[in-house]
Amino acid sequence: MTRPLPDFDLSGFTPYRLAVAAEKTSEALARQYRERFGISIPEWRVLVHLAQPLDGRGTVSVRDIEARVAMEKSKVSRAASRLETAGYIEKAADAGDRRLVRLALTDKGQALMAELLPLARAYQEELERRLGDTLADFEAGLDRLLDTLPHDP
Amino acid sequence: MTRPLPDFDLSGFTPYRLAVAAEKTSEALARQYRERFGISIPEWRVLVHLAQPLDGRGTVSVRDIEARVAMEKSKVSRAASRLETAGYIEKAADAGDRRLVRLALTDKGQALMAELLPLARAYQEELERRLGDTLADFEAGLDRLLDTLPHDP
DNA sequence: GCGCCCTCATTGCACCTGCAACGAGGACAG
DNA sequence: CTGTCCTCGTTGCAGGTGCAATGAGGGCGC
Repeated sequence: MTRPLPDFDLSGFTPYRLAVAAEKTSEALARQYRERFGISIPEWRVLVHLAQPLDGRGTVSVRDIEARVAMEKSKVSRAASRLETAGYIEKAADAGDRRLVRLALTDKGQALMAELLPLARAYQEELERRLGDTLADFEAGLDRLLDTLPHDP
Repeated sequence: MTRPLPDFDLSGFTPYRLAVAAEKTSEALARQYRERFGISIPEWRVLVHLAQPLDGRGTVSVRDIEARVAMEKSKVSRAASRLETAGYIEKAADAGDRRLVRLALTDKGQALMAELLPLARAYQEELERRLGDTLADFEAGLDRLLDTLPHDP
C-alpha cells in the first residue's frame, strides 16, 4: 500500500520548467536593476511602457499598462507610486476623464531609461546567442503558449 | 529633447515572455489546486518530490528539496510546515544526522497525491497538444536556457 | 437633476517572500 | 575534550502581493 502513486517527473513538467527559466533569466537583470538603480521588475515594466509612446501621446493610464502587461492593477498602481516617489514619473489627472491617471516619464526618468534600455537589449542578444539555432523554434513555441492561453478567465 | 530613447519592444523580450508564459501556464492548475485542495505551488512542489522515492528511501530532507527544486530553503521550510499542519506530511529528525529533518507523506498525503498527479499529467498533455509540432524544438530551447544559466551566483 | 450601474485607481488586510541572523548539531584539528 | 568552523533548518523583519472593498467619477435613461 506504499506505492499507489504514479511516477511523475517534475523536471519534465512544462509549467515548472517555464517558471524556473523565467526566474533564471530575470534574475541576472533584476539584480543589476536593483543594485545599480533601485528598480524592481514591476517598476521596470511600467517604465518600459512609458518609454514607448505607443499612441499619439506620451502618457499612459494605469489601466493601459494593466492591459498590455500581465500585471494586476494594484501592482501597477503601487509600482507607479514608488516610481513617483523616486522622481522617475509624474502622475496627473486626465483632463477629459478625471478617473484616469496619466503617467509620464520625468526628465530623470528619461535619463534612467536611456541607461536601462541598452542593458536590456544587450541581455536579449546574449540570450539569443545562447539559444543559437533553436531560437526561432523556441520563440514560435512560446508564441503558441502565449496566444492560446487566456489570462482573464 | 523628448525622444532620445531607443525603441524597445517588451513583448519581444524573452525574460518577459517567459514570465508571462510561466504565469499563464501555472494559473489554471494553481487555481484548481488552491480551490479544490487548498494547496499552493510551493507546497505542490514539495509534495511532488515526496511522492517520488528517488533514492532508496521514501523520505527527503529540506535541503534535498531545496537542491532539486528552484526554491529557497526558507520557502521549502514554510511550505513543509503548512503541509504538516494540514496533515499531509510528517517531519522527523534524522537518526544519523540530527540536523536533518526527514519529510514523508502521510497516508492522507498519499491519497492527495493520487488525486493531484493525474491532474498534472492531463494538463501536461494538454500543453503538449497545444504546442503540437513545435513541442520538441520548444523544449530543446528551454533545455538550453535551463542548462546554461546558473542559479547560485 | 436624479438614480442606477459601470469604470478607474487606491487601499486595507492577510498572507507570502527574500534575506540575514540565529541556534542546534556535526566534523575535525590539536 | 575543546575550540573553531561548517551545515541544516527555522524565524524575525521589512517589504511585496492578490484580492476584495472602497471612493471618486462617468454614462445614460428618465
